[in-house]
Amino acid sequence: MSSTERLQRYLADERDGCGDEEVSQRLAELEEIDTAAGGPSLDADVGLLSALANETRYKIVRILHVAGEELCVCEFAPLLNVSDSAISHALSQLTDAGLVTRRKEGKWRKYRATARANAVLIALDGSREL
Amino acid sequence: MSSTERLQRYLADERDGCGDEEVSQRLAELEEIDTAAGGPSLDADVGLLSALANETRYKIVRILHVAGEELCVCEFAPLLNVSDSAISHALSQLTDAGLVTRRKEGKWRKYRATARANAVLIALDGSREL
DNA sequence: CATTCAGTTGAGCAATTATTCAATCATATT
DNA sequence: AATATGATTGAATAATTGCTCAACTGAATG
Repeated sequence: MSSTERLQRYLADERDGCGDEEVSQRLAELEEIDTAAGGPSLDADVGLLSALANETRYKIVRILHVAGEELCVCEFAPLLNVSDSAISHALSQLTDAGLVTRRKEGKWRKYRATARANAVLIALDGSREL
Repeated sequence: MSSTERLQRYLADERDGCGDEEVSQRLAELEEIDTAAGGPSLDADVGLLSALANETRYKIVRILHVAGEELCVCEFAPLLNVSDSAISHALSQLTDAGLVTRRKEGKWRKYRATARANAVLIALDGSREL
């Protein structure tokens, strides 16, 4: 079945006309919507969301957001019951996604939430009881 | 190794005092941050983010956001190259996560983005070039 | 310069996820 | 009632993910 036959029946149902013309017009509208929806930032956005979609990583970002300052890796460890290695993997993925930044200070590494991370968390908080 | 020994060395490095007292005070601060970070909405938030962290589902929500109106399942199909079944699974997960709402109209089902979905997408857009 | 410590990296494995196929439900039509 | 259509559901499977362990890097310190 062509992908548009069902759409054709739908439009015939909803609207009065059922001509091919109206179908292809609606299809063009949908393509336009799709193009506007799927820009080049789609992959990066899904990457960012994937980075946040895990309890360990989400907690790290939340902790940094609440702390409002940079924290040392050694300060996360007591709060997350996973291995140091898991924490390091999590921090790398968050860094790649643009959610945290890293800074060296002697033998310690300090991480901070980015403006983007804060913006997303604030949106989540603000929309919770909409 | 106790989880706090490294923290103790860190604090001794950063600050002047290195007493047990200062360590346990910082630990208490961190626990407080952790509590503030990890409220009951943590699971729901991770669920919401997981629902968005997939190209098919993200595109559906984006399309609904851009469209600004409810769309029929049959209108997604031409834009997403996955099976109808996959689209239906995606829509169910998005509904469970509170990102879209469903409405029956005859034999057609129409979906709409929720206010929360729109808020998150707007935050992503607005924070892109921070 | 050998050792220690903080953190990272990669391999491996268990658990989860994304998709499809087939069957089913629900609504409309004949 | 029987059939057709839109959509959903569940099972099966391939792909991805999250974690740990062990080995490693880089920086400080004896």
